[in-house]
Amino acid sequence: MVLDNDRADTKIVDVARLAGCSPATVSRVLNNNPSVDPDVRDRVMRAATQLGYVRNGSARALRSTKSRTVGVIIPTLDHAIYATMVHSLQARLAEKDVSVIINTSMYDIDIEFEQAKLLVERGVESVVLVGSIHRVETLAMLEQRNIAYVFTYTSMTTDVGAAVGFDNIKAGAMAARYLVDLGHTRLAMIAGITQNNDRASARRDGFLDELERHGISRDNVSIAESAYKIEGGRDAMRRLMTAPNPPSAVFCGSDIIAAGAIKYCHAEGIQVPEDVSVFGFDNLEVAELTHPELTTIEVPARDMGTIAAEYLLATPVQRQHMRQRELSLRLVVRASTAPRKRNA
Amino acid sequence: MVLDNDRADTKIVDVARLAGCSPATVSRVLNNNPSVDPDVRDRVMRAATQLGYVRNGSARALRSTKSRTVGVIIPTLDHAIYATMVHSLQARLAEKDVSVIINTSMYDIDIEFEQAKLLVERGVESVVLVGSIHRVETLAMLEQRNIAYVFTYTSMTTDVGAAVGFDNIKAGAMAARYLVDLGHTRLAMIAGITQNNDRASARRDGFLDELERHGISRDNVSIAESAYKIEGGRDAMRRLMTAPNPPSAVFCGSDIIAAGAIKYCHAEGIQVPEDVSVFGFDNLEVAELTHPELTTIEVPARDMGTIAAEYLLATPVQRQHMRQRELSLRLVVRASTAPRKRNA
DNA sequence: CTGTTAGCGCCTTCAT
DNA sequence: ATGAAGGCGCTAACAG
Repeated sequence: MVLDNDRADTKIVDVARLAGCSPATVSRVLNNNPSVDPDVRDRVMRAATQLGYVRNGSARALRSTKSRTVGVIIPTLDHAIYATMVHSLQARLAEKDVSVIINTSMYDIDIEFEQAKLLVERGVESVVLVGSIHRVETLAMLEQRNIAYVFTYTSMTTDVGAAVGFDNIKAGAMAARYLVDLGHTRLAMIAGITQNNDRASARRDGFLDELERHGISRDNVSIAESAYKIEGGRDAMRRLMTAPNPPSAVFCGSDIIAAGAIKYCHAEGIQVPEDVSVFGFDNLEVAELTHPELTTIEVPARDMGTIAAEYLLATPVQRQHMRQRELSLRLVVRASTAPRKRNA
Repeated sequence: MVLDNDRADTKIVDVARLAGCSPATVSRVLNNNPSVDPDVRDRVMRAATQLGYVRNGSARALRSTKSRTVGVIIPTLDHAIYATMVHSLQARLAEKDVSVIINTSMYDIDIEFEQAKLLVERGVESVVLVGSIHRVETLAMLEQRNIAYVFTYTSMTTDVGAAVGFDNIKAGAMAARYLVDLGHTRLAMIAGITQNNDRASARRDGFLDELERHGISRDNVSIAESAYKIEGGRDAMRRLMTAPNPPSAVFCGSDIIAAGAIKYCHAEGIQVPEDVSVFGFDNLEVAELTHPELTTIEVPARDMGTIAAEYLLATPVQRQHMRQRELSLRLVVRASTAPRKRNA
């Protein structure tokens, strides 16, 4: 059977023929090379449209070593904090006709390495990564091939990479300070999963360090870990609250976890914030849906995506001035935290 | 400055040289062509690893017309229902080394068309779309280039495409029936934005049609529209509840909207479900965070992604049997709906 | 300003 | 089972 492919495989020569010029000229027009006579340019454009010509990206990439494609490897798309970042990243890059290949690593740096290899094979010009913990092979491979990379959700980077994010240690400290200022002395944290997650562990460390600065030994601070799910937060909160000396304030590694923690309290008749203050992280949409609404720290997910995009869009020289971008964190005070009660 | 690019631009000839065979043989090994002597295959593999060889996807795609890349165009990644679908789609495809290029259209089919063009340029082998309303040019272009496409979140497709999803009309009807069975007669809906959104409008139509079947004229059913945001749901609910004859039950086009609606009720001292029943849609994580928890319909986002992936991974012949996949919808009854009160 | 020429790295007949 | 040769569609010199 013969398919009607006439217009489907139009190539540059076809356009050239119709426009009455050489393929090279067509190429120039298509690439906005200014040194083309306006009339010719016009004829070429017309011919291209008429034939429904679409450039062959593979051939272009092969010849020019420019793929106009970037790769992103995030832990998961199932968490709004990452989905939002990718959303704004993609939106900005699309304006410049740069495509985004997305990969999820499930917080596993070995999987991340595999995906990075695939991205290299696809010829991406740069890669967006989350956090600053990666297999050395991953970064070595990218550096070797001269593929730019940017870390996000962190402000730490390498000699050759860049970072767009915030300081997770400060974030943890910010939460600690706020809770301490409220008079709390019996504190705990539900930290997310800290293994292979430098953001989660930095938040924990920042929290603990700041507490120590206020005279609260880390030995007296219970740390629970939990998946970034409501269920996980609920279970972790149960562990914390049924232990011998339950906390009067809990810092959660994510609003989702905090939402679960609050749910547990509801079920058990524990009053938030009267009996226990719950502090979240991320300032997701859910932070306004819990009862009471969550006090939290806003993570600039959208900005990170946009700014990372700007970095990737910049020329190598411009990038020099954009290699570290620490975004500020905003404390969002709502109703899930309150001063420590007398003898609480 | 000379960079250490020695190992970075290894190509097939280099591997061939080291393995002591021809480039053609290396290519065969790399493509799992069985007709290669095991010893040679072994030498080639070793050489490739040693040199850190990575295939050049562009050259491969150019020569073989197979890019092992698919495109996805969703309205937004900022809504969990789409992010989750993409997540599972990507996860399944990654297992087969197929890359996913993601694009967001902001519910605009003109933007969608632009992005589809870019995807064609990138050489994607297939495209995943949301809903069944698209510009004719979009589908024509894909068909002409023999690029397979799949609609998701709908069960309607075209002659040449495929669909993995559910029947939005049935979904609306399901909600209507449930509410009517509860005795409600004064109903309303917050429909999301229905323009260019066949899923939202089908849900609305299914809802209204089913109500008429139960003797409730659509003229008596208020329909508000709202963005898929808490804020939007709240505002729409205000409009509905402050109108002359407020409803005793409201079907919302999304759990997010429903969450906003409930928030409005809280603020106004309206009891849910005593004063008004609120019915959501999607069964997102937030459905368990509202007070009361949401009665809703579960949308199989994860399954859609996985099944769409299977379709794309299938051969053209296998696909014949997979062209329409209607997934069932699950009614999730929680506490935000209740029987109509006497004289309510 | 425009055309000609020569590959980019790979896969794929076609031989052997 | 393997090698040699040609070309996928395009852009980048280099001429003119």
